[in-house]
Amino acid sequence: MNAQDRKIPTHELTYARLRDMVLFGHLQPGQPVTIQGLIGDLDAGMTPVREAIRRLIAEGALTLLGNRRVVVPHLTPDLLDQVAFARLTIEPRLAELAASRLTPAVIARLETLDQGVDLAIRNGDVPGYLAGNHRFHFTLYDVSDAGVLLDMAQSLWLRFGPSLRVVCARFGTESLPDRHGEALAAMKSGDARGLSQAIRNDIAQGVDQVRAALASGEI
Amino acid sequence: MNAQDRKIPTHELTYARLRDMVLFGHLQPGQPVTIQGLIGDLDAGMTPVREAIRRLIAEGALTLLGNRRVVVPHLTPDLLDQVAFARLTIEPRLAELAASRLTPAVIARLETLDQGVDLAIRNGDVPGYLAGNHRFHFTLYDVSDAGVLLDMAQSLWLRFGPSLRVVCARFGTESLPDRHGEALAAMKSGDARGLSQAIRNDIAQGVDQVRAALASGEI
DNA sequence: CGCCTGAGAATTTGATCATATTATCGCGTC
DNA sequence: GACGCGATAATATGATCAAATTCTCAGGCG
Repeated sequence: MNAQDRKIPTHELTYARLRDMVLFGHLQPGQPVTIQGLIGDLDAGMTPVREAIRRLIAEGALTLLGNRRVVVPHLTPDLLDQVAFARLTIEPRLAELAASRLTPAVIARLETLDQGVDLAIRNGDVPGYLAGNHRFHFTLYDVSDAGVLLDMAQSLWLRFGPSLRVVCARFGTESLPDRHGEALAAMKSGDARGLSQAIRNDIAQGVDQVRAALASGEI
Repeated sequence: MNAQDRKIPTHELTYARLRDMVLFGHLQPGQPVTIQGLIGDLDAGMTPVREAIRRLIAEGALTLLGNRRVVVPHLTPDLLDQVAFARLTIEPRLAELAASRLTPAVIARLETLDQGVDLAIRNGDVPGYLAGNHRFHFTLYDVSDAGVLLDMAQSLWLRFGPSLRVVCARFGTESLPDRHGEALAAMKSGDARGLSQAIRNDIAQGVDQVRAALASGEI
């Protein structure tokens, strides 16, 4: 336990925890994020918490209001369009770059992850779905070894996460996209273009889900 | 003077100054960035400097080495490809979105800025060119009112900036792209598609410039 | 008579700094 | 060439100051 605590600095740990809270919907859009509150919740000092918050602001996960107050941002239709456009160009590209580097071991791992996602959907396990879906996508993207695009994708997911959570909580998991099957099939046949297209479809479906919810004023 | 100092917090000022140092090449790729050095150079306390550095790391402008040392990252051909791909999708889109919102006043302002860029090129004024070129692009992009894409573009320029500076210093400004004329013409005729294409050409030319320098091992 | 409004105090929260602690690097020695 | 020692720089804490919000209470209006 000490071995890990020594290597990973506190601000890194704090960042990771706070990021996951945003990403997996433990914080709702509009909810204020205070330094002092986080000091208590995350059991960290002031400096690590401040740095974690600043970092997440830079990544778009949090918004700094003019009054130097920090909140989880609401996703408006306008912002969603921008996120959708960016995700639909960046992530298929990541998948395409990953395609030529995929090993059978990674594909097997992705298949296992996808089974976990399916299970979560059937069980109505929203946190499990969100975490599993994220891991599926980023396990794939990681293979691309494209740090710049990876950072951009992470940032986009951070903007997308809280609202997706709200949609899930509202409509359940049964209506959620799972186009991962197509993606896995393309991986096995070494079809980079097909994989890219499958990822594109998956994203488009998720975006449409959120867009519909937004349009109907559900969030 | 106090009126401004009151409104803008120190960490914000420090961030802006450090960002400009990266963006306009006052820091060279590979150069280490230390907190203590910046405390002296920027005349700020430790906390604001720390936050500025963390923020720029999150934006990709600086890289945190494993040894908790911070440097201005080198642009490798591989990274350049990623930056180029992202810039070539994000920025033309920003231009396209801006097109329908352009007012004659903004176009006039952009024309003035472009003349400044031309002048800087003729005079071999590298810092002037870099600053002017940046202002031209982001004055246009700002009109789009697309915060998400704007943030992404800023981040991409931060990754691109230091290397562009090195190329300029090496080859002078005479070989620099100035496709702004095409862009301005498209703006005046209200041709969103044409504007988007002009921006795309401008970016492609700049990227090719850096790519060539990279390939010949000049940086 | 009750309610709304606004000024001011109190509390909460953020910003900055000074300081202690800890890890890393460079140098000298074995 | 490896190991330990000193210097240096980063991490993390707590204290202090400043700003903003909220709460309260008094006064005026309906």
